[in-house]
Amino acid sequence: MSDAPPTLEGDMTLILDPDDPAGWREADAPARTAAGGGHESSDSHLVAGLNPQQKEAVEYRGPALLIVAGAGSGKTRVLTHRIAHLIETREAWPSQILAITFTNKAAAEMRERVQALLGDSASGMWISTFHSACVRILRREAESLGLSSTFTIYDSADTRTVLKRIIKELDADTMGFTPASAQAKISKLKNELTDVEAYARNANTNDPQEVMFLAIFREYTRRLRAASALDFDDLIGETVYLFRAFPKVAALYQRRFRHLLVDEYQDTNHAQYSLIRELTLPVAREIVDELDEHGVLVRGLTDASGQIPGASLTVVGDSDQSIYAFRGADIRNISEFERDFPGAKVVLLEQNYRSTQNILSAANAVISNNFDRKDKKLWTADGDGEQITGYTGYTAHDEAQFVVDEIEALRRAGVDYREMAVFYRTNAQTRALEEIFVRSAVPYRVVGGTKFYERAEIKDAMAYLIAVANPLDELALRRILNTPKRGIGPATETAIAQFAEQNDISFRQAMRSAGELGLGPKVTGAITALADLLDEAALMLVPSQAGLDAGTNEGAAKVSDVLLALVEKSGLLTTLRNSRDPQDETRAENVEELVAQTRDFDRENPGASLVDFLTQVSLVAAADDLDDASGTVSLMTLHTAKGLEYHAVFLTGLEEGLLPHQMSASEPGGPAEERRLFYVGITRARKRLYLSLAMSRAQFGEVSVALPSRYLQEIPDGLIDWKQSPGMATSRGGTQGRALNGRGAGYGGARGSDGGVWGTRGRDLERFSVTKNAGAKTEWANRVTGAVRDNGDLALEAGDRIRHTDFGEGRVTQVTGEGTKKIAHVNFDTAGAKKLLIKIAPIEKL
DNA sequence: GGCAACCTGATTTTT
DNA sequence: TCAGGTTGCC
Repeated sequence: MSDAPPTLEGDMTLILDPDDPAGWREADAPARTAAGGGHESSDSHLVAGLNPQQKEAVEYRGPALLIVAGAGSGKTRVLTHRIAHLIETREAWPSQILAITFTNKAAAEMRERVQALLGDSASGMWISTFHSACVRILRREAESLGLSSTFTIYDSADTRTVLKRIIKELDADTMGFTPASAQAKISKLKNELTDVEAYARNANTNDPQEVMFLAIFREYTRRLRAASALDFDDLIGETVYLFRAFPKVAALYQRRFRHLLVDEYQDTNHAQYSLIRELTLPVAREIVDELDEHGVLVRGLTDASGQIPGASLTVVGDSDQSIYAFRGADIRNISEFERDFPGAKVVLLEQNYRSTQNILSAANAVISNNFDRKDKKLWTADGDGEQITGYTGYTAHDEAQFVVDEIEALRRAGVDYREMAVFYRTNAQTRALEEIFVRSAVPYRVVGGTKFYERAEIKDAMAYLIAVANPLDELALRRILNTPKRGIGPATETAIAQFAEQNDISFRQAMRSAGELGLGPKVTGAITALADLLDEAALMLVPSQAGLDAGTNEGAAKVSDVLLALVEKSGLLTTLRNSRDPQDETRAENVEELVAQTRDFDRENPGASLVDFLTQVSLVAAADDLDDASGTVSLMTLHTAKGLEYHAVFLTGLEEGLLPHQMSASEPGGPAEERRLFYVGITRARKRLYLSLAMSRAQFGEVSVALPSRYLQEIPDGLIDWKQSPGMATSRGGTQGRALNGRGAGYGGARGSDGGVWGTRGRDLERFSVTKNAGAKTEWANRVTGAVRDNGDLALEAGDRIRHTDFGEGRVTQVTGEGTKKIAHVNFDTAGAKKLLIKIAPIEKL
């Protein structure tokens, strides 16, 4: 890390930066700070239609504002209107606004909405996530930190790989260290802004565990630095460090951003909190003078004492929706806001514009069980709406079938698929759901989960790009060294790494010296060829002379050109195409899809660099790839669901051990956080809410019995209409239930009494009496997997009678679709109308 | 160095 | 259940 303070010359780029708007330079126009601005348009369209609290939140002016926004209370509306209001009243230039959101999708939406309110004058605002904003700052100021401005961003998988190697080399696994445990601990420390040196100062050197951890932490830090790489947590931490170590750099941003707005404030961690504090600090008079001398614009921003006052801060949040404590989020950031920022104004938004009163009453009832919270009750003027629907399945598949049946019923009633979502606690729960969705031919989409960019072949292709953008990145180089196979094995890899270490050169440079390693000619040739390929690709990115003169990227190859050249010349694509492994066909298609994505990127971001592309990819969030336009049902975790809303919401897997998750039981505050998670899920629903669980669930190949989630009992009886309550599900079967569960303790017994919703309320057990008996149990699991089944070209047409293993007999009314996607519309005698994917449905023609 | 067969151990949520 | 690691053979 460089100790030299940054020069103001370098800082000038901040002003001349092409993506800084014209408005930025006009900052020396007459002051339009809070004191000066007139509110000539206070009853403008920007506050019309807002309730009194929302209006107050839009119009309040002062150093600090906390908007406590209950779920569905219109906080995005308030935030966007507040930003628009600041700009329209000429109290701020767009460039003086920094708005932080949780996901890129939320940022994009906020930008769009502000733009819709203001038109063109909205450009130049920074609306982004914490991570994106920090990357932007860090790339600009990389030099101060001794980093390359093309630094790589390591995701958790990358971090894990590095730690795995370190742990192996240090033999730390014998002491019980795993990559995951070390990663969690390092992340936690970084979120607290504790770097290696700070940790070393307080470490107990008598504790061998701690000594070993310190060694791991130190080596990890060293390697990232050598590779010019930062992990997710560094992005925030290093920015805070940058501001603290280089006050003049900090001053540039403090001066620039006059209004900071932070969404989802309850989920900020200590590092993010510190970043906000740094950005809202006043700029001291001495620095103001110095900035002024260097031509950095300060006029109009100083107060009577010659200081530039701290930026005004607006935070929006809801402590009841704090669900990221496991990631270091500190609820105190919001609960102690008023103490942190004395004189802060607090506005409470309780009126809900999203859900029916029944849904809100359930949410209120559940969350009121968390003690130690400010009482807050959501209400709506829109009426009770329908009852909540409850269902207890015998297995996860039963539960999934219920979900799909209800989805189909909603669809028939005119609700679009895209207006429905299914939530669950853990990603593993998608399996059973997906099987039933596929079988029933209901279009769905899993949001998040195993992401495109996490696929091995995509990471391989990306590693080529990274190796070109950041030649110091050893991790990327080692990943592609023998991918595709070039005969460079682990022994050779280690030899190169050691050579680099001994000669204090980078891995990439060591590759250039392959001839000195005493390797065979074939291996040496392969290494040199790879190095050549990477060099060539790097050359493609250098702008032509004309471009250089104009200070543009003109003449430089596009990202897609470079990627295509890399995957073709390296043999990555051809190897996949020629492979006899059938899965490689899909992998080749994925790589081609990546090339297509870079083409889109090039088209949508003319002039953007390779590093821009890599940054964008590194920072995509699960929710970002939500495509509103697709007509599919969305499946996602409860965490991903935060901030979204749907006409109909299905909360599945409401069982002890799953929600609350067993892992949370031992954590302080765990069960309360799980309750908030449930609360978040409930409040996503506008009109219809479905709560479901399964009596037994397969885990690790074993079937285990489940108890209903404790949170279900916190919802008042009258609000839920149980199609099949937990009590009903057990009472069905003395012997049967027991056999089903495999293990003794029945559920009704564990529950105690038979009363209330847990008791029997007969209805709708038909379906189960047909198919559910102890003997059929094992068969059921196999049948449902469907993977082995292939009806191929079973010819069906309207009028045919068929038998389905679950639904019994029925008559085909219509056949739609082509080839493998052929769908039979069937009217079952007892189970009603269903749509089935012919190829895999468990059906036979009669 | 590559590959197939076996074994084991893990499973929360994510920018 | 399954992905990832290890072992042993070519």
